[in-house]
Amino acid sequence: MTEVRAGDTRGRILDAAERLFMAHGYDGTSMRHITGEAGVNLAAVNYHFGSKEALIQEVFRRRLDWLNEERMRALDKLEAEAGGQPVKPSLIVDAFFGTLLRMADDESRGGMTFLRLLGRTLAEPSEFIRAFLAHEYQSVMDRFKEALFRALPEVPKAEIVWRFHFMLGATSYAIAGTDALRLVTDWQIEEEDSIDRLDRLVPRLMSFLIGGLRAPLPQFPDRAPGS
Amino acid sequence: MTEVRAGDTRGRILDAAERLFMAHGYDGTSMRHITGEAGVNLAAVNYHFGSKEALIQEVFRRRLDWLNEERMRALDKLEAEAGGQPVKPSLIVDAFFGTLLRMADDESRGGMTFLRLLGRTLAEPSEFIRAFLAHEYQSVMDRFKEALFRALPEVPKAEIVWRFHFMLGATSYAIAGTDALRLVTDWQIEEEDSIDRLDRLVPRLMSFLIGGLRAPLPQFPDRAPGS
DNA sequence: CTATGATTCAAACGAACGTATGAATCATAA
DNA sequence: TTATGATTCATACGTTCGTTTGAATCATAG
Repeated sequence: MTEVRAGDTRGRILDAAERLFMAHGYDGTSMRHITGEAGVNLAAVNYHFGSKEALIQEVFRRRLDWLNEERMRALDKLEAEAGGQPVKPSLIVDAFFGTLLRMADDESRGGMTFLRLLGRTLAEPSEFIRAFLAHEYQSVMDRFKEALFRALPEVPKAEIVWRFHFMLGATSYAIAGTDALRLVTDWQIEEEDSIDRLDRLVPRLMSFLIGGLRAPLPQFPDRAPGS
Repeated sequence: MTEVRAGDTRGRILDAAERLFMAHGYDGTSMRHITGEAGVNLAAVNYHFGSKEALIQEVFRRRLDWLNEERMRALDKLEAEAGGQPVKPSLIVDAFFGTLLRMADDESRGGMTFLRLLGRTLAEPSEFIRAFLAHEYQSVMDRFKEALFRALPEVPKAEIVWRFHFMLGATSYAIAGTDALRLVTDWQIEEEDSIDRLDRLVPRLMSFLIGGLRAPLPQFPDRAPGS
């Protein structure tokens, strides 16, 4: 029987790192785990990437560069079709979150593993990772924010930014893991509704997001209500 | 000038651990960080709590025992007032998420620090922490799930469970940090809308959650659509 | 073939980790 | 005051961490 075929060391490391960072987090994953799982020498990570920090940045870049270009293309298309008119909010949400969620079906782009990694990382404490993501993909966020401002001219911008934030959170949790869902359910839910049914998760999440985005505006109580 | 007053070592450790786990995560926080910040001896954690794992469990238990009892009390009160009739969904959501969010104002119960710790932990990878939370507070989740089932008899239970999950995610993100919000905004938002204005965050999030919970049910596409 | 640069390898580095130990110190009660 | 149990202390243990090193191996071009 053939040993673990060598092939491309770089790619093997990225695949193993993606899977292990997803399962155990950045701090919880050691270089020895990664190189062991990848079947390569311990020194290979530092040789090919320089450091552990540079490695996880490359793990993200490999997937996010494509994702965010795809998001931009989707929004370009929507705005071209609208021909100057504002784009429907639900279509903007789909261009952003739908494009992300549809990566789950594409194993060649990381599939569910990468989605769960991303979901967890956005809430993870490691400072430099979030800083990296925030800096690297700022322009995409700005594009979509502006599109939502135009699509919902009657809604205060601050409200839209907050709701964008809430949508990110709901999406991250939805993809971050089955484990968190166990907190809510005993899995009495019939099997056909399991987490694996991504074709059902996407419409479910989309309905929720649009419902939240279009909810009636909140009533703020007075700061110091009369006695 | 007086040295760091001794007082209650146990409490000092719990306070420091809560703050540091929030800022740097479980794996990213060392015993030496904690004891240093608390101004106690390194061995004090193992003496008072036994281990690092037991410490973080106590950090959570100290806050969550009260929170979940409070949630139960709120739901008890709502169901008593309804007198057999189903309780309004928005009131159930407030009993669960509102009770949580209002902890932010109560420094004696951990305030914003604990909320951010909780939000991050629910998405964090460390297996045993999530397992601990899921086991410890299962009964509360079940109570609220059942209440929502009764409040929304026309909505399939699977849909309600998913939307509960989405609401948890949106809430966690909302409280998990200002940093994640930076991903969305440049803080062009006027200062009075800053993250610190919790009195505004709560109604904002509540509107979003109710909007998502009550959104139209999703339409599932056929599994293999005709060509 | 040989030469050269890229890659892989085993081994080791110092630092930081969680935990354990036994003596010193404290508070309290007889 | 002395005795006793609780707590704090400095220190060290054994592991694991990310990274580095220099030799061995590989692929390719002359």
